[in-house]
Amino acid sequence: MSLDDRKLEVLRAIVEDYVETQEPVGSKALVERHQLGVSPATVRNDMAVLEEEGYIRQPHTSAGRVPTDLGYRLFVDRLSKVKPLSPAERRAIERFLVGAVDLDDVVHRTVRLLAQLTRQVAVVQYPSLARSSVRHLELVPISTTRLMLVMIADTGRVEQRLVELPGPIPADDVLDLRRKVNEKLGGQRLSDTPPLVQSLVDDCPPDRRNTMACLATVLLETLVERNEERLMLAGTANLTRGSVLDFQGTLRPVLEALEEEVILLKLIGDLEPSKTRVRIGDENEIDNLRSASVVSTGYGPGATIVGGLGVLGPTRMDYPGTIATVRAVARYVGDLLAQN
Amino acid sequence: MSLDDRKLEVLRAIVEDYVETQEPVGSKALVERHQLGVSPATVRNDMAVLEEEGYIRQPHTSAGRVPTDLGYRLFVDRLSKVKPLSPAERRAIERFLVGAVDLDDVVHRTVRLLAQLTRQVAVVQYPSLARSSVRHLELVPISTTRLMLVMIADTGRVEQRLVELPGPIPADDVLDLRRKVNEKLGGQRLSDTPPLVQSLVDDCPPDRRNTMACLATVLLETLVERNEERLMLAGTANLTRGSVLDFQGTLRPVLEALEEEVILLKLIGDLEPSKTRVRIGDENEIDNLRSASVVSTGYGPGATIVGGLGVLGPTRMDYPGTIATVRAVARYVGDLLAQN
DNA sequence: AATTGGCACTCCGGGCGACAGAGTGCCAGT
DNA sequence: ACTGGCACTCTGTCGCCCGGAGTGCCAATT
Repeated sequence: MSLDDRKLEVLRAIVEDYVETQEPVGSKALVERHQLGVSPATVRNDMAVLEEEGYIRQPHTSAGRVPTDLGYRLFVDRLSKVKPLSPAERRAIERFLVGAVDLDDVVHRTVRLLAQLTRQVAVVQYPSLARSSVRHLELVPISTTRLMLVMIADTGRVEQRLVELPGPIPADDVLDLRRKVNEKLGGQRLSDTPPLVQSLVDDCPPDRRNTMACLATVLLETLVERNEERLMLAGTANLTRGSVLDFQGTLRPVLEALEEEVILLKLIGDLEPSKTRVRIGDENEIDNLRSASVVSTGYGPGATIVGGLGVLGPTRMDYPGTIATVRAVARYVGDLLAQN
Repeated sequence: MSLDDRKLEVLRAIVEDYVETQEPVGSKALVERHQLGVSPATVRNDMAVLEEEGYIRQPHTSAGRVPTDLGYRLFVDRLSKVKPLSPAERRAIERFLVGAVDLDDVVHRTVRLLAQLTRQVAVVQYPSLARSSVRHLELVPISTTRLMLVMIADTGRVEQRLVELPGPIPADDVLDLRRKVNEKLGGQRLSDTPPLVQSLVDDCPPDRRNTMACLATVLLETLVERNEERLMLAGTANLTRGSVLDFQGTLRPVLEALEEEVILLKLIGDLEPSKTRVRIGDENEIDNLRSASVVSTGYGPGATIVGGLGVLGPTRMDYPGTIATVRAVARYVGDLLAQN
């Protein structure tokens, strides 16, 4: 049995009402609040079908209906049009992001903005090193046997690591090293660097081979091995809005999941095209987030994507509004990055 | 009326039992669990006095007694001996901190370690710039009119900022600039730099004055004005341990406070001598943290202090254990920093 | 065939009273 | 100064009842 238009309309009405009121919605209330043009009895029949198909369910006999994950999914895919942002929101975004002074600042402002606009938990991934290119490598002598390696990426990220050298090294050699690594690696995508780093060592005259090898090790660790994804979180207090019903009583598992960077990266760090992705309840495969939904998207200058951002909230969330906000913020951030 | 030894002993017993069981403690249970050598009736008399003096209170008539903030205060100040760490804990600390590879890593590991050991919310402040010295300033040309300023502090902190130049600048001039700023500022405490930066501009030949002025502006912003305190948080999920009674029902205000870096800095960033500081309930003047206690201390290489760290939990907390852990972790981190 | 009104049924949530248990305050006795 | 005893108070819980909301089903209508 396929779902005719009216049944879909009923589902939409249920989702909208439930998101707003947070209470199971019954047939009578539905026809009162929406112009469905039919009687409660008819709506009940439709509801029975929707329930059979798994889009809604009853918390208990003789309660109203509540959307299931599947119901939200259908709603998001077919029933919701993207809600245009209000001018006030646009202005807020611009005002918030203007004046950011470096990458940290951009990420910081962005994550707070997102949390504030969506009134949910916001996550912003720093531009991924895997998607960056080397802009410059700097070697700063700290002591005679120690160098500070500073890598500046085209995305604005700056990583630094200490290099312990096997022995003292004269200042001129440092300059030489710096020139060499920059010639070889400058402009290269980080993901392409490993063989280049190896060749740096191979091409090195034997007397300096040792030093270069040390440097190479740290270079590799910094550039690729150590999965240097970073991210920033804001708005955890928003988890406590809404009733205890969201998140089935305890925030515990959600807070725990939010502490695991790996988990968060999985959630927002999917490199897809510029599509916004919505994961509803069970769809994100983390047990702790069974009662949460995640709306995420990629961002970056122009059409390229350098990182992800998104928000996390109860499955009972205003999807159209959230999706619109997440998209808009991502676009603004992308523009901001393009300016640099 | 002053408190004799037995009354203090009763208070200690109440605190210890309440912390453990989380339930108001009555006179009968007290004499059973502790060897007080007197009868419940006597204890009741003592309790009446303690209540009159404001150290304990009854949630309602005919319930047991619960310590007040004042009671905890007395307990911390006079009744608790520092609990020595278990060997297992010492080992955990060492194992956790060994292998840290840069400052970020140290802070990251530390905050997670603290959260795990105390089972509370942990906060670690990055070494304060105000307490650092300049180790090196690096100028990296990004484009003809843009420089990346990288400041490396002796505490391991690395800050970077983009400098927009008034016009194109030849590579040699960059080298010259770098030499100048390093000569002038290298080794100086950041807090001493403002007049030096000013003199850099003043001493500059007029044709380069403009460029130097730009650089100086950013330098000042980076080094001092922009209060570049950073900190890291972990263990928020621990707030949900214990009953709903902690934090009087809602985590909301606590989570909100934890999002405000300014508030956290006030809590853990007091530069006192190497004393551990305990703020109980109302004592930390943030309304949102009325039902929370904070144990904090400073850390740094050797005897100097470069930053603060601490934990936040319900007033009903194991003070002796927490204090011991916070102190120990701070000392280990200090040692770690001293090695660099 | 789809829709509707009617009706019996189910279940939740709140209010009420009773009751056991824990804890106290007080007093008189040692 | 301490103790045992006793009456009192308050909480938390259990069972109970009841009103309300919402459903499912069925027969009637279009």
